[in-house]
Amino acid sequence: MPHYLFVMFTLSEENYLKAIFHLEAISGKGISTNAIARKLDTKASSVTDMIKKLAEKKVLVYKKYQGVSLTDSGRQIAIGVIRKHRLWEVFLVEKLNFSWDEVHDVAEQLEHIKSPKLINELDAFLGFPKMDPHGDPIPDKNGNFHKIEKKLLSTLEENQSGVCVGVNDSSSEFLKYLDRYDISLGKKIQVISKEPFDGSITILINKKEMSISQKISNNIYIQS
Amino acid sequence: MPHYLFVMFTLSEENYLKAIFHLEAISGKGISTNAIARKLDTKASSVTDMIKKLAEKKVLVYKKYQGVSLTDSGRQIAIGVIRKHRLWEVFLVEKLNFSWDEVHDVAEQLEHIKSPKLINELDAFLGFPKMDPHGDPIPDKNGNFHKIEKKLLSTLEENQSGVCVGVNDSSSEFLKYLDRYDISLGKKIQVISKEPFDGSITILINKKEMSISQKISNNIYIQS
DNA sequence: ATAAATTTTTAGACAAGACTAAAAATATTT
DNA sequence: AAATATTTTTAGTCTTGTCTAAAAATTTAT
Repeated sequence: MPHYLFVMFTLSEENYLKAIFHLEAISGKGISTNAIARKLDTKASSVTDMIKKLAEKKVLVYKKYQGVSLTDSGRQIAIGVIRKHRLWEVFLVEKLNFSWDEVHDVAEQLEHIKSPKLINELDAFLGFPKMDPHGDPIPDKNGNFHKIEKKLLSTLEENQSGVCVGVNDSSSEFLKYLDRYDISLGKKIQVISKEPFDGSITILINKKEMSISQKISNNIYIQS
Repeated sequence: MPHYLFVMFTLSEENYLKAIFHLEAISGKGISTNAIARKLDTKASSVTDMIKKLAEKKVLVYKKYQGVSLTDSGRQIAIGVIRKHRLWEVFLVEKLNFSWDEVHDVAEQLEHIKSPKLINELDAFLGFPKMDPHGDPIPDKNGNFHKIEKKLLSTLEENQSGVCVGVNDSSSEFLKYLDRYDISLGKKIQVISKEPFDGSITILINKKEMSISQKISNNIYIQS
């Protein structure tokens, strides 16, 4: 087996790799020092130090003043951390009665536990889930993401329906709103009518009709 | 609520408190610097540094050259870590197909996850187990240990029987021996005959008879 | 195209937690 | 009760990951 598989990464290093992975997913290549600092709530100078170290470990490519991009092995490590994070979130919600807005902090800790057996057994125990409680895809053991065709609830036409598979905004406030109205993953939602004036829509969920604003429907993902 | 409940402890500090707790359980009060260093596989000078810090945080009492002993709050923290360690071990063995000798390293990591809700929900999910896979008692939410009357298998007379509730020796070799002969927690064991010459005994387990040496029977705990 | 603003890097410092080597205190022998 | 051995502490160093302040590079504006 190639040697690099045995290089260990610290908690901090893993967090940097994960942050850079997420930033690349949004803004393409060449992630800036400042963007990483903002994401990790740290200082740009600390980021410079860390990316130099990570570049030496060959998990990212770095040229002074040019930002960074992950190498394949860096990406695999980031995906591994994300896999752990999301599997633990499923565990917390499905087995330990956590609500959507309570899982994140604990999953941030659990994602750094090092044991391949642990995570693969957990995966099996949970029935190989394809997405986490926020609807984000869970990469499989080999780091492959299962593509989900999801669209925003706001894009549905009248009388169309689908299943809630995720959220766009993961803020605590929004998740609490969803809890309050019992909108959760897997719930069937049908659009009854759309109001052109303010973009609000009336939906059928939990056998009851309710009206939601465009801001809400723009933050809920639906799979038809 | 009193302020000291919110003092946070690092991974290292927690490991020191746990080690000292275990040492106090064996050798009473006044745990020596060297004993701690041996237990944690570190140097005596490092221990001195750390116990000074812990004494400042009021979790142990330290006088130069006199060793240390835990305060009540230090003991509570140690018990909390032990509770987490043992509950995770139960989870790993019962839900994730870990064997006795595989759990320790992973539980050493999991025991430092900080979330009261996590551990109390895990406790409930596992059905409030009273002991871990090695037969050691799991303290409850308030830090109280449930006393178990356990005796060594070697102390049973002919025709007496009991349930396996733990082991004395937790070495990997011994646990593998137990796995090989399918001797595990909760198994009923009946003593068929005892051999005075070498102390070996014949037992009935898993509906089969087998002979085990005194060394083995001295390392298995039984509850009648 | 030069000035101003922003971003990034460097230099130096600090806290946590560990280490080595040597000094100080305590224990054990003789 | 000295002498010797052991344990414990101190002093100083190192690494990791962070920080501040200032210098260097790049980008934006005039």
